[in-house]
Amino acid sequence: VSPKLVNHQDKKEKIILATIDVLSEKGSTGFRIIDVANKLNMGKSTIYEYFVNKQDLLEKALEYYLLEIYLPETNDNYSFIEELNSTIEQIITSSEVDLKKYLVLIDIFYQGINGDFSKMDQFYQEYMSYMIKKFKKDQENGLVNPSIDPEAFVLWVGATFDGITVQLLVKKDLPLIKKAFYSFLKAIKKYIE
Amino acid sequence: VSPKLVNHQDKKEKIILATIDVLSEKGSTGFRIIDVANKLNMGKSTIYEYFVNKQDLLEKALEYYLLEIYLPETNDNYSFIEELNSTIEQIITSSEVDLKKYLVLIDIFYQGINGDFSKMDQFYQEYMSYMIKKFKKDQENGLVNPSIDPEAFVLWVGATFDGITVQLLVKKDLPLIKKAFYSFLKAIKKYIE
Amino acid sequence: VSPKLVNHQDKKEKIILATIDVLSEKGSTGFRIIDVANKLNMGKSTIYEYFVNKQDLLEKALEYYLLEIYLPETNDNYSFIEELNSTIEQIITSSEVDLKKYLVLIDIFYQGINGDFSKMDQFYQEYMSYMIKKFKKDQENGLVNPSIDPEAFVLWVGATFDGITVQLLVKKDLPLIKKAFYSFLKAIKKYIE
Amino acid sequence: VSPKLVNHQDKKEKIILATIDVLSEKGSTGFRIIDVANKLNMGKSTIYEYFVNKQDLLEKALEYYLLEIYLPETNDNYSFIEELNSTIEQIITSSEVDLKKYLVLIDIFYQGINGDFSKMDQFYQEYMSYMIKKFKKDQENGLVNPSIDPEAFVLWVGATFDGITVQLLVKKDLPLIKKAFYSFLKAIKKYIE
DNA sequence: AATGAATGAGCCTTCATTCAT
DNA sequence: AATGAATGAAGGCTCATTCAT
Repeated sequence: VSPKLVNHQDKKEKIILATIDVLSEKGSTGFRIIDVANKLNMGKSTIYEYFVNKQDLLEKALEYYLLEIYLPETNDNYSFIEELNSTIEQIITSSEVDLKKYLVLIDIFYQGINGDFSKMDQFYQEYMSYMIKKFKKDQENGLVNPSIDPEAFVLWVGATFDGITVQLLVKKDLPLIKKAFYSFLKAIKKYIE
Repeated sequence: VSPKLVNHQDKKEKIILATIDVLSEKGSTGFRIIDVANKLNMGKSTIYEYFVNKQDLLEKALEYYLLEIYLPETNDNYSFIEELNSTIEQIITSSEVDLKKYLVLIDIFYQGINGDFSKMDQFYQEYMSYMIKKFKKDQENGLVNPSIDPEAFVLWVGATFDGITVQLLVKKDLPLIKKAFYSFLKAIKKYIE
Repeated sequence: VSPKLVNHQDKKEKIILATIDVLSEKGSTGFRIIDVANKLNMGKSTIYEYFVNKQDLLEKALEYYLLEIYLPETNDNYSFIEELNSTIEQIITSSEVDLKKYLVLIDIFYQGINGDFSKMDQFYQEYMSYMIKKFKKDQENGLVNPSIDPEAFVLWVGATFDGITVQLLVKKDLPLIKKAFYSFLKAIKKYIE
Repeated sequence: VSPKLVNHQDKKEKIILATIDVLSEKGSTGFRIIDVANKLNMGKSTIYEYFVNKQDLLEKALEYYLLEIYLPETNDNYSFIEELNSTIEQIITSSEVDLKKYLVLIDIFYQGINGDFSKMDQFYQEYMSYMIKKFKKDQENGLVNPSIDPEAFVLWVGATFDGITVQLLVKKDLPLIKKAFYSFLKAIKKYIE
């Protein structure tokens, strides 16, 4: 790999990070190429050296976001409930700045549902599979109630996560969100034991 | 003596319904006044006789949607868990066409979070209050566990609803969604008893 | 003349007066048919019963303005200088409301020069002829210096009137305008004696 | 390394000159961005690279016009009457093409009076101050009658200039306008001696 | 005669994208 | 590789005008 290529990759990443910034500020509706360029003090035509068009830039940025920023590192040693706990802790302790970053999630859903970000489904699927597998292992290990349907259970638990995260973005009432998360956890624990 | 008279309110409603149609097809990003006009076989300037501008039309349409289409009729005789049941039943038995309508919800969230539909918060708040009050009454009547914090509980339950509905729109796997809803209901029941 | 026709004429006049009102408020650039209709609490299509189109309405209104409101009654008994005096007196003693009316003059010039009000030239010509004839009579009567070229003199005197009137509309410094008029009159008197 | 470089100021000036051209042909009412673009064989969006909007372009053009084209260079060595002479000479010897340019003056007045060109007042004021100062100096030097009120006098003399210029635009009778100017000059000279 | 209702024509403005340097 | 400069395409909105009642 030549140093030029590394630079190229670096620049691409910088543009993507600026794109995520703009998305979290203006959303994908208000998103403009020029805003990204301005944020990086570069001409907007330069962006076209790295991405074929706006759609391409958005897709790459959302993909990057999911991989690098949003998706928690998976940990095979954790049980299902431990992983939930860890994720919740991570969300709850987010700083103001990090919270703003979650706004991009809305755009991911929005673009995904409208068919403009086809990878969303794939990512979501992968994460679900991971959690389902984990839950099944817990069932095998006798940690959780074996009569629970893993697919159905993981789906609504994931949905609750999405829903509460959105609430976190709408209201900024962090204490209430915390209590909601704990109430949710308690219900889960009671259900799966 | 009297010129052509049209029921102003009726026409407004027709335009709003067409707007909701367009929103469910293209989302608010791709929304164009001309699409609404075409759908109604009218000139686009006619729209401006009934709404001051695009923003106004969108707001009025989303508001109408929430009031008339989405919000289930509240029923004071229902207990909290009965109301949940009823709402779920309503969602699950939706036809394909009705499902498409739920896509507008995404736009409502999207616009709401981005501050372009300020009424969303108000609607959400009202609905939450209604459910919280109901839950408290159930607590007083000894139907549900009195140690549960109503605000926190209702928040995450509502979030789960939002999340599952989104999943319904993304995957079209209705049987799975049904199972998820039932799994969710079971967990709730176990938690609140 | 049937009573109907009289009513028709009355209404036409009402529309014209409203038009002049709107012109004095918004100028001809900002002039809209709807403003006239609103001022009279009538539908805008009604105006098309009395005038073939916007251009027609404007022309008729400007013509009316010149004939009824702006042009001072001519008085054959007055000498040239007496007529000047009288006109100045009339302008200077105008109330605030009357002053606003003079703003229409700007539109008359504007439309006239741009060829959209062809009658302006004719009116101007007539007034000039009247003043030139008067000046010549004064010369014959030995009241004023016979070596002065009447056409040239009347042209610039008229121009001065126009110019000062415009100044009156721009600055609202009536005392200064008064002094200017008197200074102008003194110069005229000295010149023609 | 360096992309196409255009002198930004030069281009801006070219656009302004084309704007003045269009204004002298159509007036500000009929003024359209596309006319300017066509005259320069450029796309209309290019204009927006140099001016924020139509209003901005108009303002800048009128300002440029006053500064570069209309306002005569002031000359401190000239007496008041010499300056008048010089200005008149300049107007009278204007070619057909130059005359057309004066049509923009009408728009300046029109826009100024309607409050759409606020700089007009400032320009007018400055020019008046300059002439008043000059006149006062002449009074101190014993060249002109010291009993004349400079403010009042300069106001009506300026107004006469404006008025005659307008006449020059309406009638194209240059010989008559010349005679009018000379008649005016004679009157001034007699008055101030 | 009066006017609600509808609309086509037209202009302003934005923005993604291309191109020449 | 980087980017000033240019622009086509598209959509929002206004307003004069027409038409049916």
